[in-house]
Amino acid sequence: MSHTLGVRQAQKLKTRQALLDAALELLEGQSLSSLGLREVTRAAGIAPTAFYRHFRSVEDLGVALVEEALGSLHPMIHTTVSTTDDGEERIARAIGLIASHVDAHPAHVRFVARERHGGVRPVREAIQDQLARFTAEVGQGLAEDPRSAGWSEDDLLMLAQLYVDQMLVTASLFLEAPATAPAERERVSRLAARQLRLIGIGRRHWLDVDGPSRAPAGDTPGT
Amino acid sequence: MSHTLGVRQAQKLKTRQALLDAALELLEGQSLSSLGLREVTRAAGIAPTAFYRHFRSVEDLGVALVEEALGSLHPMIHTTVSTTDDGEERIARAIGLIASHVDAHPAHVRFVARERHGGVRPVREAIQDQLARFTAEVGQGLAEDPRSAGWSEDDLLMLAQLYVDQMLVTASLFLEAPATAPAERERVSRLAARQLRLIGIGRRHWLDVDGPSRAPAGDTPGT
DNA sequence: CATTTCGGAGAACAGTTGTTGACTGCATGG
DNA sequence: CCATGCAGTCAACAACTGTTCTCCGAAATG
Repeated sequence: MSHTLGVRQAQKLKTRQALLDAALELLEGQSLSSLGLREVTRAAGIAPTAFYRHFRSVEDLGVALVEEALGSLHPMIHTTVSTTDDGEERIARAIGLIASHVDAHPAHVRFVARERHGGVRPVREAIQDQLARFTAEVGQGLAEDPRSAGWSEDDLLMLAQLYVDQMLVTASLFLEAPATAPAERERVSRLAARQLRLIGIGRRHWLDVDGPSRAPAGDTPGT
Repeated sequence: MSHTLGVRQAQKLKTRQALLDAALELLEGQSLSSLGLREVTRAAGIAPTAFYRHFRSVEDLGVALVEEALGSLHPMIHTTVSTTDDGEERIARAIGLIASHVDAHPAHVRFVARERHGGVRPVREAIQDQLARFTAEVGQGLAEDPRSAGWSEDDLLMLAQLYVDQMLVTASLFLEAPATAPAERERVSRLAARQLRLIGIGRRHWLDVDGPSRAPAGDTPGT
């Protein structure tokens, strides 16, 4: 398959990428809903009208950006969650992975964090879709872990969601820590590590029936 | 103090509030960075130029909105965190409080969620400031709890941050659940309750030295 | 080699934007 | 009661927006 992609289609992909790159750079200082079509084409070095050869609208470009930012992240998720490390080493590895990903693709991370609750519906939904996929994948990874014996599927998903949200919070913190301040980076790393550690402890004792307080699982007492 | 606020200043506050309200409504479908000055004045029913009598710019208005959305929330935080309930009841109460607040002020919640990572720097920073205050207050509340004996101040703050982030995640989930679907609301409530429960369990066992795994607190082993 | 396809450029369109200066009318304080 | 202060209006500005239609040149197809 794939006959080396003729000159014509190659050029098209190239300018399409130029549009995506230009948009991503412009989005570091504003939200997608204020990004103008002309603004993007100007930064990409093409005529405004040529934009329509690649995207129907800026919204459309935004959806494409979501795919670019999150689509390639799934394998990473899978390999991270399915390693059989001890808890403490897995935490360090996960945080290191987040940190290096933020370093490698800061604009992508910023875009996702910003538009996750942003003003453009289709983009918001595309992000939620990807995050839901992440949650499902993490949940599946957790299910394969022997430490999850006795867990209901619902509980696994709620833990997965906790992990995914925590991942985004941590990524966002790394983003705010300027590259010039490694001390700040360290502070964030240690904070995230302790939060993951606490969640891990909660996970380990989830099925306990502990001492003086009431039952940890099962139905709620009141209502 | 306060001599009933003369007719003139009362009118000024009234149109200022009209501007804030109009902006907040317009912001349900877009981000602040794309909100136009004329757009706001049009919706508020005043001339564009009158805007400058109240705010220097739309950014300025955004900062004012942050104060309106989060400023009045501090007492609620304090009373919630400092009740001496048992864990399970406290969880139910906290989630109920979040749900009813989202119901009462959906536009404010949406605004905060959207602009927390949004494209307008001063607004972003105003929100982060308020959230940092929340974290500090929750941390202080936790410190007064007898269950926090033996905790370092740093660890208390990391737990507080976990709670605050979790609060925002939950509020955002309630926001997405349409008012017409009470079943969805219930699902979110139960999800949030279990997540808080898990965090609570982690909190209870934070200082344990549990079984086969390595020390839960103290310095990190490697590096 | 002839024809078709198609990414891109250019000009033009009706609207909209933020900001200015000079103005009006009315509540305020002496 | 009169003079000042000030919220709000109005007209005008240059600049910018998204979208349309027409055209060009070169790659692709046969």
